[in-house]
Amino acid sequence: MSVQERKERERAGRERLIVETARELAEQQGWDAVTTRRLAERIEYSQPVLYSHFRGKREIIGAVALEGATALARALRAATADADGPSARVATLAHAYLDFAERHPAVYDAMFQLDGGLAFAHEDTPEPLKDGFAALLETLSEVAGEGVDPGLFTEVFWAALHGMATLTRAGRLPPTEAERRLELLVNRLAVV
Amino acid sequence: MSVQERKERERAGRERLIVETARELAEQQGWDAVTTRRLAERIEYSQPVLYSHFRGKREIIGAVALEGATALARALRAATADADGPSARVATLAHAYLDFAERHPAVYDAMFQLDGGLAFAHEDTPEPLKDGFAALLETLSEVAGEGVDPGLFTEVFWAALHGMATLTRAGRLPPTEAERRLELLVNRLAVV
DNA sequence: GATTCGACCCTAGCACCGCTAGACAACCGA
DNA sequence: TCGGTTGTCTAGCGGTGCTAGGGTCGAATC
Repeated sequence: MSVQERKERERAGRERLIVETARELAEQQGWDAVTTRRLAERIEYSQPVLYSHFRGKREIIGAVALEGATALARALRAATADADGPSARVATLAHAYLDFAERHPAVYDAMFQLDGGLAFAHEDTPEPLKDGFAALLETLSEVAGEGVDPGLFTEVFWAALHGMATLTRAGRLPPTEAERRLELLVNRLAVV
Repeated sequence: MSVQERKERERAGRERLIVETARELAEQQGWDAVTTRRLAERIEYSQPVLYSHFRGKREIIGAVALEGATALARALRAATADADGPSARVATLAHAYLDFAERHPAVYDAMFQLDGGLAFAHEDTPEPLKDGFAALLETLSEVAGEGVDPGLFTEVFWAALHGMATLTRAGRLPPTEAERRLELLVNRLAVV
């Protein structure tokens, strides 16, 4: 059985290589540059190899998105860990979220802008996505306020962050006032 | 000069036809279905004709976006016109915005999701886009609150609406609770 | 009214895209 | 050593956005 195990190991390694390479290429040159031909060339295999791991380009994007969701959740928890008090935690959380979107635009796009064929808000939502939402929920449920469903509050807060992230990056909002916008959002939405 | 004028009229008419057809096609079958070939076939001209009006597909999307911005501004103003009091106006505005995004997803995408090659938040921002923002500003500046820049407040409110619109349509937020989310957002953000 | 000329549009084709069929080679188990 | 499976590659399909170049038709001129 050792032979088969080795093959599976190699396969898994190559799959990670594909996803990692796709992410790198997207971060360097944008998702438009991530074509199956270029991706295949970078991993030093032919195109059809990609299709033995993923159904198509969409699934590759989805894999990057899942990886990104895990990273986002980790970043959010790391940021809020050493903040004292609910108020500071929320502000830090919001900062960390927008930071992530700004620093990893390609990954953020894979998660929320592009079609990665992922299910959301269903029972069959992949675990990393649920965990990303959970990371938001942990901090935000502290400041949802009386009689307000923490889940609902998190959704609203998240939507606002997402809107700011995307509109800013698309050049729809001037980046200069990002700090003040964030402050206003947190002050108004969070009940401390 | 009459000949030349007639030609210009015909040209302008054909340009409107292109934009209108692109929008219809996008609304019917999504933007993926809007290819230069299909578009050319629908307007009963050959592909290169498109390029005598627009630099490329991106500019056609941009034209749909501009048309959409005008329509959105009109919709927002019409909705808020017969609402009594700042509070009701804000709620109505928010409803109208999300309604527009839901009823005209293709146009909304052209404006805010796709690359239409349009400038935003600059001096050279096209007039319809500025007017769309102005339509939001008119109602929202009433509820910005003391010492808060109305423009900044509008940006934050808009971002939240945009986030809710896109996340809902992308299946990231369950549409069932949209009403309650909107209520929460308005109650928290607007100062009455 | 004939002729010249220029504006306009179409055919054909470029390079690239995502994806796949089928040939071929390499490796495993007997 | 050999048969068969497994895996990879070459080649190509239909599609994309976009463009070069030829041909046609109508307008302006003689």
